[in-house]
Amino acid sequence: MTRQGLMNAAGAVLARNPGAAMADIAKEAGVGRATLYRHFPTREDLIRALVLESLHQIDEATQQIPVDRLSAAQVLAEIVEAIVPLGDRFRFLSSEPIVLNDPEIKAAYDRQLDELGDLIEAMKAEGSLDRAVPTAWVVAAIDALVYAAWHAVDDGAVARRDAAALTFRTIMQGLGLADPASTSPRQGRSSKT
Amino acid sequence: MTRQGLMNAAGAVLARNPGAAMADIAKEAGVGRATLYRHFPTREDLIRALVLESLHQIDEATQQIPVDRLSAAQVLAEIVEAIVPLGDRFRFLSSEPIVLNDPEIKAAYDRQLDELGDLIEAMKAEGSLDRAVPTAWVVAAIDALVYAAWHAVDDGAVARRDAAALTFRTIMQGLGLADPASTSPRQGRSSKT
DNA sequence: CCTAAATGGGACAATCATGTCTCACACACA
DNA sequence: TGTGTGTGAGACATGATTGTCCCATTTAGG
Repeated sequence: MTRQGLMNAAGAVLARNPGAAMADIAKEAGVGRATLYRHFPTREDLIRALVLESLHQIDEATQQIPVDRLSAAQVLAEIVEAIVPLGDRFRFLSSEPIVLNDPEIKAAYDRQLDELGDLIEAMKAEGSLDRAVPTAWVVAAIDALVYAAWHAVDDGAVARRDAAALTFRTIMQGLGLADPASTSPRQGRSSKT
Repeated sequence: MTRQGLMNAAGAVLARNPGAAMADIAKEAGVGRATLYRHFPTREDLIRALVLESLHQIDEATQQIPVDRLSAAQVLAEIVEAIVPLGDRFRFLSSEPIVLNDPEIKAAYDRQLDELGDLIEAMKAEGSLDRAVPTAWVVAAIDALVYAAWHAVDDGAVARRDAAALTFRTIMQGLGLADPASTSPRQGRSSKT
C-alpha cells in the first residue's frame, strides 16, 4: 500500500468521523495497523500530512487558473470548481486543533485566506460583489458552502457535476430570482434601516 | 450549579471541540466532574439533552411566527433570525452519531427538515426561490450558512446584529448585485450548457 | 533459488476518558 | 446547634486508543 493510498483512506474515514482511530483508518485502507504506523509514526503526523496535502492541492489547483485572462468572478468560479471535491478535508481542517497549533499549517492556511480575501476585494472593485457585504462574511460563506456542496454530493442529495455550479451560483447570485423586492422582506424590523 | 448552566457550558465547549471530555465540560461550568455526572449519568445523556433542547428551542421559536400573515420568504427570514444564535448546537448535531441512532431525536430532526422543505417549496411557489435549484441544496445551504453565521459572530468577524440579515440575504439574493451578467461567467465550460 | 524489504498479526505498556464510589466540607434550614 | 442535601476532590476499575516491538509470512528482485 502506497503512502498516497493510506492518505486517501484516512481522508475518507476522517471525513465521516473526525475522531476515527488509527485502527479504523488502517482497516479502511485494507492494511495492518502496524503498516500505517510505519508510514505515519503518529496520528498527528498523519493528520498533518493530510492537511498539508489538502492545502497544497488547493494551491496547485488555483495556480493553474489564468488569472490575467479572467475576471475576478471567473477566477472564483474556477476556484470553487477546484476545491469542492476537496470539501471533506477542507472541513475537518477546521475541527482539528492541530491546524491552529502547527505553525507551518497555520501560515499556509492564513495565506490562502488572505489570497481569497484579495480576490473578494477585486470582485468588489469590478462590481461583481456588493461592497456592503463584509469580506469576512464572503469568506465564511464560501467556506461553508464548499463544504455543504461536498457533503450534499456525498449524501447523494446533489449531483456531483452540479455541486460547484450551485455553490458558485449561491455565492454570486443567491437562490432568489434577483427580484429586488424579495431580498428585503423585513423592512419593519431590519437591524440597520 | 443548575442543570441549565451545565448544558450551556457543555454547548459552549462542544461547539469548540465536539470531542471534548466530560472533565472539560465540568471545568468550563466551574463544577466538579462528579457533579456533572450527578445531573447527566452518561455523556450520551448530556448530548441527547443538549440536542433535544436545541430542537425544542427551534420548534418554539418557529411556532411563534405568524405564518398566515407573512410570505414564505418572510417566514424564512424569521426562522433564520431565530436559529442563528443556536448555530453552534445546530452543527455538532450533524457530527454526533447519537443523533442518527436515537429514534426520538431522529424523528424530531427529520420532521424539522421536512417542514423546512415544505417552506422552501412554498417559496418556490410564490416565486421567491428559483424552481431550478434543488430543494436539497437550499436546505443544505441554509444549514451551512446558519452555522457559518454563528461561527463568524463567535469569531468576532461579523457583528451579532448583522449575522441573521447577512445569512438571509445570502440565501435570498446572494452576494452579487443581481446583475444577470455576473451570475454566469463560465459559459464556455459550464457543465450543463 | 535466495535474499532483503515490506507486511500482517498480535503482544505489550502507557495513556486517557468513562463511570462509580467514598469522604470531607460547606451551606441552608429548622 | 444539629441535620440533611449538594458539592468538590480524588481514588478506582474498566475499556479504548496510542505507540512500540517482535516474528512469521509474503513479495520483489537478483
